[in-house]
Amino acid sequence: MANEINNFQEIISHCKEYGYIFQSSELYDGLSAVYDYGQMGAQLKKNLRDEWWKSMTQMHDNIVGIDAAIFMHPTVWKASGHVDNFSDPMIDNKDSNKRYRVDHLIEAHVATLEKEAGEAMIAEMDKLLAADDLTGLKTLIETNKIKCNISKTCNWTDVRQFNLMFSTQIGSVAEEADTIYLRPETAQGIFVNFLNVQKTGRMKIPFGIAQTGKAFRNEIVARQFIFRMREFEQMEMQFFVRPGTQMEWYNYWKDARKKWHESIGIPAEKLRFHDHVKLAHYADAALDIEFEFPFGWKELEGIHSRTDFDLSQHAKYSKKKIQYFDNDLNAEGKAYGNYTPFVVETSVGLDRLFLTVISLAYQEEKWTKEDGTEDSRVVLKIPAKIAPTKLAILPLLKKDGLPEIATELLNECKPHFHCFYEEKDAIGKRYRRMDAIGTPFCVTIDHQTKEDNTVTIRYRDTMTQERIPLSEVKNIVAKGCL
RNA sequence: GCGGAAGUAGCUCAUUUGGUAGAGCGAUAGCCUUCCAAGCUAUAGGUGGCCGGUUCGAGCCCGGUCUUCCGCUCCA
Repeated sequence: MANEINNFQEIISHCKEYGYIFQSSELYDGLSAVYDYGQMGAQLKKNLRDEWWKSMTQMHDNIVGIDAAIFMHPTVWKASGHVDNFSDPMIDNKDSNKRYRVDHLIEAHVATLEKEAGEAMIAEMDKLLAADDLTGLKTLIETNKIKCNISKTCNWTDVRQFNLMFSTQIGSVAEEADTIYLRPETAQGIFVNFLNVQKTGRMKIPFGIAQTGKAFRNEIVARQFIFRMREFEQMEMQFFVRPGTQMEWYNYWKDARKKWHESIGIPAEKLRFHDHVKLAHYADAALDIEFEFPFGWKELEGIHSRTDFDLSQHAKYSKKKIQYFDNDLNAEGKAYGNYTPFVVETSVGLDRLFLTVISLAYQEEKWTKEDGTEDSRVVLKIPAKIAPTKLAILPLLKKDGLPEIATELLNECKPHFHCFYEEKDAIGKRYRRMDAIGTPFCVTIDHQTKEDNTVTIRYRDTMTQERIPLSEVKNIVAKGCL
């Protein structure tokens, strides 16, 4: 385990050293739990996003993609339950340093009381919670001598409100402005556009709406590199189904999503399902697809059966009918008619997927050369199809007309995939540099190329090389990246 | 948020009771080189995380702060 943590440190260092990930605002000492993607990282992230987008929209006739704004009407977050559930008064015990949600603390105490006294206290608490009376809540805790379970003392801090949503104002004059939130999840942008997409796209149930985009959560503690950030990117697909068929689709997406992760090179044994025991207020079934990160098994993607909760809530708050008319016939030969569709959600953290790919790819290799000396390299074995740079074109020498041939090849290839050109330094050093950034293919132009139009292609993962026709380079690399 | 540890060049580290910072690797430019970090030459990079205090003098001592890591805590 200690080894794995060290390895995680090395992955983080490597990400910085080779332009994958930088800490945000590093010039100013950084901003906690916020990271920037560098020149390599941005490309890898884009490739992952593109793969997902393609698998969802292009590969499914009944899934379309949208791009909703980060800002949304404030009522959206009341309807979704985020205003109520994403904001909890918390209190810390100064002796044990244990933090409690105020309502949980009081409810636990109430469980020890007589029924009548308990109900009175709950009523009092609800009143204070509704009024956002934090001082009153503290008084309630202190006058009833509610103790911490660990320290058995009543030495409490003030009650503080932790709102997990970031807020800002629309409009330039603060007093006149409405408080709006930066979305804590992208899903709501899909739900509020359900009717727009269904009608304009003439979508028939079952169908899905996919979206990628930033979401924001003001985590109390955000750590573990890019695993938990305050600003992060989600890739979500909400699949709308006929009520009663949700479990069927839930199981379908559960398998489909796991297979997708395997298709981008994540080994099956590094993935597992974790069923939620305690379900969120909107769900009738939920599970995580977990990956074995360097710091343990953690959620990579969530599959949730969200029932009709979201659409119903938005219908209620907007006072608009959000329904679907289903002309298909049921067992009795009648149309299913009007109903509020049920939703099965798949939601991947793109940053977590990035971390998954990088932690699998990072490898340190050591071996003994033929002359008996030790050699080593650090290599990112990123699957070719998502690697940021696909091909490095390397003239063996920067003279004798070799750069000219190489440049010609570069011009032929670069409309088709991302290439890197380098004529500096010894060939071995250039190979090592390409290993470090994860370029799967290197092609070297040498003097023999001038005689018979062949080049050496060198494979990153095996370090083996072979002679291929110059004219075949583009096709071979393109095929290798499928 | 609490407790512990750390922060010196892009990276890994030196500077061992306080006397205005060095190396290796890397980078850049050139020379030389026919396939896995070769060699030679030159160059660039640090107001020692930041702010303040003690001192004739602080990378080193003290306080604060920011960031990171570890353990708790939190994660609808």
